[in-house]
Amino acid sequence: RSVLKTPLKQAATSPSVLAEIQPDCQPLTTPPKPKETPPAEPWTPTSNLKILISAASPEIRSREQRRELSNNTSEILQAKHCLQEHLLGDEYEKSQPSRKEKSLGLLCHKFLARYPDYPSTAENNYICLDEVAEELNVERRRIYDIVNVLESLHMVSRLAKNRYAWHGRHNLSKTLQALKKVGEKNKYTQQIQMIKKREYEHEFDLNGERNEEMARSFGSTKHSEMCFVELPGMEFRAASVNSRKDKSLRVMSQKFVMLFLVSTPQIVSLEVAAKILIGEEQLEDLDKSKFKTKIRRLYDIANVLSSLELIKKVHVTEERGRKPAFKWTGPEVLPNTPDTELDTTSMTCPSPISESIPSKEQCSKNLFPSRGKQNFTRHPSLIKLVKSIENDRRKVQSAPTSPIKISASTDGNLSAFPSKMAQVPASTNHQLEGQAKKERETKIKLSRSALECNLSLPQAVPKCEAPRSTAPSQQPALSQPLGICPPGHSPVSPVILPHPHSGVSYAIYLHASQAHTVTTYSPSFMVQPLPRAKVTGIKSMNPKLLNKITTEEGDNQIATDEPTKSFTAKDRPPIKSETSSQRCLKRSQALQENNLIKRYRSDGESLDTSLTFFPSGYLIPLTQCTHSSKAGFPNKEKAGLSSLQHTTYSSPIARVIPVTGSELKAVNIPAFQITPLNIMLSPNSIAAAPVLSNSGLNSSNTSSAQNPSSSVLNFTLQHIGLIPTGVQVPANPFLQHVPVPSQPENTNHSSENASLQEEKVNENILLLFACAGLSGKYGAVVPVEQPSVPKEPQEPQTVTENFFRTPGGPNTVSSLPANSVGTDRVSQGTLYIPQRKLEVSED
DNA sequence: TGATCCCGCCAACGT
DNA sequence: ACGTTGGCGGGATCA
Repeated sequence: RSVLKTPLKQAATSPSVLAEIQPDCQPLTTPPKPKETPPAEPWTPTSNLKILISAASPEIRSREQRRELSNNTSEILQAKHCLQEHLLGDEYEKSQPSRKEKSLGLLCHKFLARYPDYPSTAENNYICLDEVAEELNVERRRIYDIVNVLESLHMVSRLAKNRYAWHGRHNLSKTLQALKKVGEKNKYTQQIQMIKKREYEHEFDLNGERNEEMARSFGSTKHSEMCFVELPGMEFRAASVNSRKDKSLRVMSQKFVMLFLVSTPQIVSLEVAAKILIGEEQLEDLDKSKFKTKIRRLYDIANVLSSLELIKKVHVTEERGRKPAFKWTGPEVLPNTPDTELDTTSMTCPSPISESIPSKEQCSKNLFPSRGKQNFTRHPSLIKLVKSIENDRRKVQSAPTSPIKISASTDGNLSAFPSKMAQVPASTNHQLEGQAKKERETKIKLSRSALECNLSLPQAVPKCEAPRSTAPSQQPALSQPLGICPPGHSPVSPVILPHPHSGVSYAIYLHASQAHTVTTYSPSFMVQPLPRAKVTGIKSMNPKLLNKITTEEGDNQIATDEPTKSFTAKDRPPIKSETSSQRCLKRSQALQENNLIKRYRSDGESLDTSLTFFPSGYLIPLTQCTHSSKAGFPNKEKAGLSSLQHTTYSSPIARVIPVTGSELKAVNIPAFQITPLNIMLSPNSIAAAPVLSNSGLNSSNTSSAQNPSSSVLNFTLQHIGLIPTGVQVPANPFLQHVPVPSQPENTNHSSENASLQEEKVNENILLLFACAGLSGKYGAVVPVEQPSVPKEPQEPQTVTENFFRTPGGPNTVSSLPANSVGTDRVSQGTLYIPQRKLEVSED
């Protein structure tokens, strides 16, 4: 069966790491086992294992050095091993290899040690399962587990039976971006909230009535059973495997990763993950065994991901006690960088609504052959096609061939879809990919926005048919039925809230709510919890419940030992008192001018999470961040700021939180606040949070010099694909004039004059909002006229009139949910989750 | 105990 | 029919 002996240097790369290191154990009489690990080393201290594992930092080991380093790691391992052996003598045989030695995690490490993180495109990186299994001395079954999740990350791809191609981390960033997109599309964030809420309510033994309600809402989220997410250039390599149940470890793994990518504290508990992966609906169907199984699987996946150092195990402690969870430690995934021409729009199984799109899609393909890398999913309608193609390919592949031939044939099957890469041998794929990418970039920029809205061709599609849409519908780029419009790239949108009394403005993150109700959310940002009393925005939260929450929370707070977190109930202002916070809250309700902006994340990774506090609904005293504007921006900006205190900063840069990494844990903000001044920051908090302020508009100018505010906006819009990268937009797209694109040639629009450009841009912006509102996927954060600095608190019930309305109902900016917000972003206006304290501890 | 998760049966699949 | 994949969950280990 192993007829297909790979002609590559399998032999060269295969030799078990440990075997190579044998010499290092010279002193020991360990019989040089042909196979790596002598089956009996009781060296099992968990700590050691962990140290070893951590020692093998993927960062460190790369390319050439990688091997050596891994050897070192193994060396240590081996040394340990040898030592143990010495201690135990030859009688080691009696001691079965500790369970840990057989752990998937360790196995995975061994596996990974065999291949470079970034294999050169030149070398053949084939994996023969048989050989690997043999060399690692494990059953093949185990290898499958590893390979499957690696496959989900596109670190490997299947070539033929028993054979995989190793890609290393070359595709990782792309994959993650893609996964993040899909995750957002799937509204995982909301689902997580949903689950947490349900969990919460369950805890309080709320009658089924509520559950029903919840069930409905959750059901509406339509947990889209998306399929395997593929990457351009790798479409069908996994197809054969995909034909099987797509609930496979592969898909599960991707979903799992998605959860991390869309969660703000990038921490996901197994429980929540399992529930989401199991699929919603199962309200009462809390099939115990099913759940258990899912958990088991998640552990498997987690082990591999941990080995890849994409996640690490932590524990979150909340009311219910310690719960196993994992924290994302992988690379920060930026929304979607312009240089990543990834079309993730089709990564999910098309929903019935998109049935009519095929033609468009096809059209798009024809017009942009270079972009042929369409991502296909295993939607039933495609299965057949995929299979037939797969079959064809297999016919070719099944025969022994040279590496090049194999890869060529592999890619060849892609020919079904016009693509440059499809015609090229895999060996040059990577390089080509880069070129192709660039080439595509320009072409695709044109359709960028279209892509955002789901694989439609910009100019090809008629027009936006958003019902009741107040937005211009002539924008071709977004002319797709908004219903199909994917959710926002950033579920959270910062908004500035002027604070009348303190003169401080607050940045609030508005999260797109499915219910079209804006709620506040602080993505682990520097914030201040609002007094519980002011929960005007919480409509469905029953008072009784609230009290409970408050109490419980208070208790929990006390339990925290971190000073900055000592935000006990006592500290909170009387519920009835009109604190500044409260006013602020009110003001927020009256929030009149918001700027939808994309949140820029610059996560301070690798933070100590021994203790973490995850805030929920908070206000962010922006002025506090002033000093943090180390990035430095036009002085005039600063001047403008100082003149308008409440207006905060017009520069997003000004809002860069001066804390990073570990510092983020807690920031104390003195003045302004009546409520506790301790600010909690989650480890993953954003280091920089661009926020557009109204005042910024005032102080902004139309000069060509781009002010920070506009830069953020531009960044956002460009990011979202609503405007070409060359186009610049003033801070206030609605009030200002759009400067001439700095790089007209970059734009695909042929518009030559600024005015036209402006029009387009504005259209885009409007559409952005329209899309947001109509699709209900973006927060209902909409630009509204704001006279000036309100000096008086607004009526709490004041609801900002939305610029746009959703078909399903009015988009309303609800009052701040105060502390009712849960540990994560809020999805539905009625689905507030009580703030919880999450204590994350590592192991 | 509860958290982990190894192990390997055995069914779906591919050839 | 036979080999490859890989879903699954019993039950052993670990903490």
